[in-house]
Formats: sequence, C-alpha cells, structure tokens
Amino acid sequence: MNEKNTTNEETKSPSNFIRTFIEEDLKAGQYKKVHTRFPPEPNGYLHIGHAKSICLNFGLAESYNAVCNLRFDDTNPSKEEDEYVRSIKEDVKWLGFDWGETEFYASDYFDQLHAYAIQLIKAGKAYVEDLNAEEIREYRGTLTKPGKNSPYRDRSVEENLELFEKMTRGEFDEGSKVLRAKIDMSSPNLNMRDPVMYRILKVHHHRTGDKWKIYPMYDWAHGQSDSIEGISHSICTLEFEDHRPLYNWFVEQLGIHHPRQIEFARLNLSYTVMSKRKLLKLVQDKFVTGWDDPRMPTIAGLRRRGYTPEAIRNFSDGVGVAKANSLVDIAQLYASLREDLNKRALRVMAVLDPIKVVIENYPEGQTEELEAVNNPEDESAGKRTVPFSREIYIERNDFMEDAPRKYFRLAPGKEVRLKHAYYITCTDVIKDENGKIIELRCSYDPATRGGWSDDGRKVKGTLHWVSIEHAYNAEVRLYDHLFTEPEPDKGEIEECLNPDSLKVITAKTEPSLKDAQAGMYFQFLRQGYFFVDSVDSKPGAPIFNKTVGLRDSWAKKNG
RNA sequence: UGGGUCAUGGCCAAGCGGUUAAGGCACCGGGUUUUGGUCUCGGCAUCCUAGGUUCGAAUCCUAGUGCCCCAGCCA
Repeated sequence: MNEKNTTNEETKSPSNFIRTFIEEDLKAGQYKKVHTRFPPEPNGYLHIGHAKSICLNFGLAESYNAVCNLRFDDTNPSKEEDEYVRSIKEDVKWLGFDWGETEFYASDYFDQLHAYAIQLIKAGKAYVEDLNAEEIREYRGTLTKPGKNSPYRDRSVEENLELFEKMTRGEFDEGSKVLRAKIDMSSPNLNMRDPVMYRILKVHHHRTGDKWKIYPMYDWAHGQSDSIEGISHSICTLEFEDHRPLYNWFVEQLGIHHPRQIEFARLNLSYTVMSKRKLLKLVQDKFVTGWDDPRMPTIAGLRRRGYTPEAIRNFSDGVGVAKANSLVDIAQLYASLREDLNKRALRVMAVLDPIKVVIENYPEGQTEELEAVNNPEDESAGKRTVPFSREIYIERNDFMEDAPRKYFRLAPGKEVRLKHAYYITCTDVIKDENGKIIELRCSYDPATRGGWSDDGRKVKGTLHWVSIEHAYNAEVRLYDHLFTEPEPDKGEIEECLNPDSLKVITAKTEPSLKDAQAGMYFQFLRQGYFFVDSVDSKPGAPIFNKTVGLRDSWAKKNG
C-alpha cells in the first residue's frame, strides 16, 4: 500500500481534510507558516471532546513545526471563573501539550477590539442599537422570512461614536443598547442580519476587573483574536459553519490578517454526554461527586479514573477528523486504554468477591513467599513475592458445582493452577443451611510449586488468589456507564442515569497493595485495570478505582 | 416553502476518474499462553437512491431521499 495515501509522511498522522486544506494553502502560498490555537471558554471543565480538539490543534502544530496558542475565550464574565482556567491549563498540560509562552486571553485584546469597533463605526459599518433584546429578535425575522432594518440603523457616524463612547463609559443600563454590525437584514444567513458586537454588562471580569462595562460577543472577539495572534488556521466545530461568512466579513472590513476558519464534527461518545451544560447539571445536582468524578467524561474525571494521556491521545488520533456527525462507540476508547495500560500496569492479585478455600494437606501455620512477575509485558518491572498459606480466597465465580464441559476453572474433583503457586483439586464443598457455598476444601500437589508440573499434566485453568491471613482489605470502586442509554442526549438525561454506575466493595488483595501509592496503575489479574484514587486514598489505605475491565471472551460467550 | 453541511461495512474513517475499496474498533474462527488477558494468523463492504457522462465512477453531472446545524444582548 502506498503510504502516502493515508499518511502525512513527516508525522505519520492520519490523513484528514484539514491537513489537506493546510497542505493546499501552504503550497498556494496563502500562508507562509501554520499557526493554530485551542480556544476554550473558561466556564467549565474540559472533556474528552475538547481533548480531541486539543490533540488536533497541537498535533497540527507539531506536524508543521508550528505553534499552537492556548487562548481563553473570556468574553462573557458572567459565566467564567478562574477555577476553570486553572483546571484547563492543568488538563492540557497533563495531556502532554506545551503552549510555551503563548498563553493568551481574548480579554487581552479588549482595547484593540474597542479600537476596531470605532474603526467600523467610522466606516459606517456599525451602529448603536436602542431596540431591546425582544425587539431585536422581532426585527431579525425568521429562518424563512427576512428581517427588517432597525429604526436606529442609519444614525450618523458622529452620533454612533458618541453613543458608543457613552456605552463604554457605563452611562447606559444593561440591555438598553448594543453595538451592531451593519450588514444585511435580509441575508438568508441569520448571522449576517446585523449581528450584535457589544453588549452592556456591568460585571466584574476575572482579568480586567471593573474596567469594562461593555463586553464583545463571540463573533466579534473570536476572529479578531485569531487575526491578532497571526493564526493561519482557525479550527472549530460544525455549528460555527454558518458563522464563517461573518468571521470573514469582519477581518475583511478591518483589513487585517485573515485566518482560515475550518470546521469539523465534534466528538460524540456512546453512553455519555458531552455538553458542558449537562455536565454542569450532573455536578450541581450531585449525580456525581464533582467535575473529577471518575465517571465523568471530563479530562479530570478520566485522569482520576486511571486513564493515561497516551491512551486519550491515541484514541483521538484513532477516531479521525471529519465533517460527518458521528457517534463513536465507547468501546473504542476502552480499546485505546487497554492497549496502553497493558504495557504499563503492574500485575497483582485481588479477590473482589471472595470465597474461602482450605487446602487440607497444606501444613497448618506454614507460609511461603512465592515469586511473581510484575508485568509479563515488561521484564524491567521486576518481580515480587506473594505469601501463600493453607487458607486462601478465590473468586466466587471461579468455582462452579455443576460446571459445563468448557468451564475450566474450579469444580468438584477438578484440578486448576493457582497463579504463581500450586495445582489444587477441589475435594469438598461446604454449604450453610440455605445451601449457599461458604467454603471449599481442596488438596494441593507439593510437586507443582510455582505452578509447574514436570509430568506433562495439563491444567487448563489458572486462578488468582489471596492468602487470608495476609490479605489487605481494600476499598474498591467499580464503575459503569453513567447512563443506561447509548445516546442519553436523545431524551432527558435524568431519565437514563445508571443507578449502578458506582459500586463500592471491599476486596481482598495481596499485602503489597497496602502500600500502593496514588497514581499507580495496576492490573488485578484476570479482572481489569485499577488506579489508586488520588483524592480519597490515605497513606497505608489506598482506594482503588476500576479503570476498565479486561477483555473477557468467556463472560461474553456465557453472558 | 430560507440558508449552511453531511451521506463509504455494526461503530469510526481513508479514498480526490483506472486500487483485489486503507486502517482502527466490534464481531466470528484458528494458533500461542502459568491472566478465558496479551500476542499472532485468518474471515468480515462495491460506496444513500435513480438517472447520466466516460473505454473506465465511491470519486464528475443531474434529480431525489435522509441526518445534522442556524431565529442568545451564550460560546
């Protein structure tokens, strides 16, 4: 296969239409160098959808040996907070991207924007509007009916200048006036029907304080900010496609550097929601414990759950960039996660749902330290030792009294291997008065120490186990999808919240886990990946978050 | 009955007039395996519909159909 077809040679990044555009623009000399930006509004935490945008913008910059700015779109002080800029910077950094010196704020440009506005007023391209919000809406017309001109549309330049000056000084009440661009009230594109550029907002701004009484709207601030920063390609999501003519109009009227806006489809993931509004609701209504709840699709939540930056970046590259609305199967995220965790997680043994096993022919009071590899995928991870004794726990579902033929775990009379330890055979099943199995009796073969037999005997099943005497009781948090519907956005999210999205259990783990440090990645053998919770763990009392289960073809087949 | 997009296998997504129509996920089957994990091998589409142009069309044209977005002084 010709690699050129699918890959940008320098970068090995997958081909997509944005890269194609950039190549064309570069070739045509439209732009001499590439310069991108990631422009979050600091009104919420970043989520996996933002991660895709971050990977795209910073990834493009890496490919073209260019810079990607981090710019906070802080034009609406009534919704924005410093707490969010803090978290956004942390998340971008954690994902592994470095914006160096180029950390900007739209509010850095408020003075320049104001000067630009005066320029437009002087050119007769903007005017002060006295109509209120409702009237403006009425005058705007509808999707199928053209709007009509405001009675204030033809004020003189002098009057507009004076009124705008007064707006700026705070002489008018909020809502009483706005500055509008004078474009075309009959345009089929509603964005071109004299869009609002400035509104009066007597609100404290997290950076400019009380200096401003008027704040620019997105359309007025964004393109000009791009222009000021010398952005070549301004990448945003599909819903801004209709704004592109306006974006272009402003920079053309102003006669300033003209970036190219390119839109792509935002990421949708099954069994979760991506809208900031809905995520905020989950937080405010306490459906989750916070923005960093491990069930949240926020970067902070994923990080706490045990995702790695590599997994998220790999996922972002994997889903691609296009203009078609799509819903990515959450399984694809899990696949990227497992791929990375498989390489780095230390293998340990933990029994989540224990059943007691007594090995009758093993000497009472004896303990052996058995050697165990930490990661078969990574020899440098080394080895450790695990205590073995007469009484152990195994997983409840690793035993079946009436086992089907293909079941190769423990059953009466059957022999299995205890990982790193011995072969055992089940000799007896002990039940309580209700018939519930409470204990298993087994015998072991002393000749199989380490889990090997030299007589060529075949043992199909291998179980994990924990010595009862040495077990650490660990709090383990098992997570599942937050929603029961693949597309919770289709209806009201409250109606499909998954009541079982969190289950807290006490697991029996091998003793070494008592000293697990926050931030360590583990694989509980045969079960899944677990991550030491960074918030609630205490020294000597780590709490484990289930990041994702191992692929389980047995469970899949047998429900 | 306005405007702007999009449409390739179950889910993403390459493809830009000549390819056996990439790749990943999922799924199915074989092998390896002290994790029913990993790894490995193999299987899995004729491109929304209908016409047309062409020696040749997923790629061009025409007409349909369907999805999404837009009527904030939000971004």
